[in-house]
Amino acid sequence: MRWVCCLDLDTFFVSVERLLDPSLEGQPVIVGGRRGGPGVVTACSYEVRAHGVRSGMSMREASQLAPVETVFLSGRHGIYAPYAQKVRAVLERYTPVVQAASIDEFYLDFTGTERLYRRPGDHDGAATIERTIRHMRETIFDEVGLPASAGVGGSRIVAKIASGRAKPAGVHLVRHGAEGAFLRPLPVRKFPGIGPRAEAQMQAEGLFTLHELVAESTPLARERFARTIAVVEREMHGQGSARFGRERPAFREHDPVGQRVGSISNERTFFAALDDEQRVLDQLLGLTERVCWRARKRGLRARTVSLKLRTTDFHTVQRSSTGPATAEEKEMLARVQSLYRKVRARAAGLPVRLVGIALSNLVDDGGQLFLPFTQTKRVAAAVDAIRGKCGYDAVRLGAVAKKDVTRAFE
DNA sequence: TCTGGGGTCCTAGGACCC
DNA sequence: TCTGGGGTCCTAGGACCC
Repeated sequence: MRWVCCLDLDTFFVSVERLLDPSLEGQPVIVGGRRGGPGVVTACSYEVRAHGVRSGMSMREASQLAPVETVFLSGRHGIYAPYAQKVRAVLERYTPVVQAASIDEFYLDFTGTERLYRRPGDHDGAATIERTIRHMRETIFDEVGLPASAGVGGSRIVAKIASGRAKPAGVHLVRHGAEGAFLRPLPVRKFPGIGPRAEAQMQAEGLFTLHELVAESTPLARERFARTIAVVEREMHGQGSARFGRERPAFREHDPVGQRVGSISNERTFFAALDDEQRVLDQLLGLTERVCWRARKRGLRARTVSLKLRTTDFHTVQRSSTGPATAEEKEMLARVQSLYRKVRARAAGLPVRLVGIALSNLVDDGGQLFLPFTQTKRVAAAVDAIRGKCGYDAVRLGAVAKKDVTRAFE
């Protein structure tokens, strides 16, 4: 019998903040920024959810819904990951097959473990598995102090959906053979892979539940959503995938040198859109510097660099170029500047709302020593060394501070 | 729904090679 | 010189997830 568990840490960032400041316990808390400020809600406690606040909601809207006593926190980078790692260590005591899907979400394979503890009468092992997972959830709370919910089923997707049903601080198990009954009444949006776009299209066809999607689609709609319908039907018949593929590298416990990550990107949205070309170029320099540094830190170089630009009308243009692998700002910036000319030719005139730089097609540095032959490289090596010790913001390149892109690397 | 920031994955067309 | 098909890489855009 296949048994997959999806374990989700409840309101993760809020829960960690509460561990660090117990006076927040029981208080309405929003992590994401100050009241009325820019940005969106990253995480929020159940006390504010009761008032309609949701993660992803703009801070402005959340500020209106949240009660006056709500505590707003900006969120502190880097303090959360160690707690996720402690949780992982607990999970690995229960089963060797643990995969992080994000900072606060794990998949575990319990297949076969029920045989170790099964008692008479528990034919499919479900009761044993459920007892084990309840125990695991309590251990996480006792040892790390974080509340978690767990969904259990025969496939990853069923386990994932069940974990939503288990919240807060519960366990929900879907027995083998019960998948159809579990899934049919759910709104289509609950199914992973059906986002706001697909949901709207389905609703326009009068399809609101998963049952309606698979059983009441017109031939045209069936064709349109064919892929999704096929996946949903497989899950309903208990034929969903329980395969544990490659773990997403970004969430691996260790990020060893040379480990291939899919891409490295940084972007910035301006709340007052930029209409000054020079200021856009300044931002591109800053972002290029940042992604190159992140790549070097991981011992990676990129063959592809992409530039994304969004104007105030929300039109987004993206251009990319592929060439020899590099992680050096000077080489990268030359490519970024030529991409910028291409983008500008497409989206001219309107003020700029967002710019971003992404590196992809990443290749291992081959353990090459970075030999600082030239003056430029010696400066770069020194900058990297300081950042390695003190963090990225400890150093800024002179030209960024002076707003002079063309002289950045002289 | 008036929209951050970091990612992944999919599709589709074109270039190029064999 | 023309024709074909398959494989692979690159590019652009979009949907989705946390």
